Amino acid sequence: MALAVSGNLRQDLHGRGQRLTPQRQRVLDLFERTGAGHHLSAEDVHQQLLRGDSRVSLATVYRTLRLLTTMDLLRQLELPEGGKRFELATDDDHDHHHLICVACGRTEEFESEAVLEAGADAADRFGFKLLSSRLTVRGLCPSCAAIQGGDQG
Amino acid sequence: MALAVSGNLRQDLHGRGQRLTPQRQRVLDLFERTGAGHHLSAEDVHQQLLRGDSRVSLATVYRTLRLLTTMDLLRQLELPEGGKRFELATDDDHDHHHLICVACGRTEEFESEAVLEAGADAADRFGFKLLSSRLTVRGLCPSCAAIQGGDQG
DNA sequence: TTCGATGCAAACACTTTGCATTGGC
DNA sequence: GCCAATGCAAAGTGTTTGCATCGAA
Repeated sequence: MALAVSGNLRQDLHGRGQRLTPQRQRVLDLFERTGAGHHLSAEDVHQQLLRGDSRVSLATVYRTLRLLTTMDLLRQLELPEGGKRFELATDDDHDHHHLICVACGRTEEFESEAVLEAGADAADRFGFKLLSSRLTVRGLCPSCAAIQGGDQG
Repeated sequence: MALAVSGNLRQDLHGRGQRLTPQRQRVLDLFERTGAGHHLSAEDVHQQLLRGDSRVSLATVYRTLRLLTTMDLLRQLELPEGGKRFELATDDDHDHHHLICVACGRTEEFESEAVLEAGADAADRFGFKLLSSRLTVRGLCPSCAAIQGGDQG
């Protein structure tokens, strides 16, 4: 399965002439533990690791995040609220989108064939080679809609 | 038409107890002149205005960008490459998506009923009140695909 | 042992803010 | 004239980088 990524990590790194360090292992571990659907910022990762036994500097977190993204083990999200966030890149990840509550920040995920097709269609129309499609839907979650829905725009 | 926004600007501002200043007018003007499909960063706006006769400080550009976004005259985009960017918020803007070349940064726009429906559907599924849907498609434009397509991953 | 990785702190890019002055209404 | 808006520069965020030390292979 896709989640056995860390098993390949050593080899993947070797292939690029790089080393498997405990820090890298721990960062990837964290993403695997929290699951594919989670969006962690560099700071999140740093904090979470500090709670465990591991001590990884923020700079290394940033470096590792970038490395793992380059290796396609992580994927960088573009959610406006806050800084850059990363998530585990699984194979079925292409058709995985976000629904964000603009009021409380709650984020849900969903999949959609239609979106995948629309993205492919658009890429085709402009002669682009498709890499990924991401739909970001902004709205109000049930609780926040109940509070703000009536009046305040 | 939707582009006659600046005509309402004075009243919109009045409604919020705020003033129509030449700076605000100029920033909005710039977006109207460049057209609805353009994505300008704060720095872009600042530079463009300097080329004209107007001198607006960067701080004011930021403040104005935020104000106009709050007033729904502008909309903030979430394109990862670079800082925040803004574009004119037109009425038909909800179904307006982006195709980005990850190699050269070229950006195309397109519309899609299917995406709009998928977004509405997802919002519905989770009980969210839909505000907007944005599809971001990443890929390689024809030129870049020609260069990188064959080998280099 | 070797050369890449880490940690720290300084450097950076982007954005926000305090305060005196300017100017819309 | 009043109070919001501006401009400047300083202060904040979030992210990257130089360099000496450490450690995986």
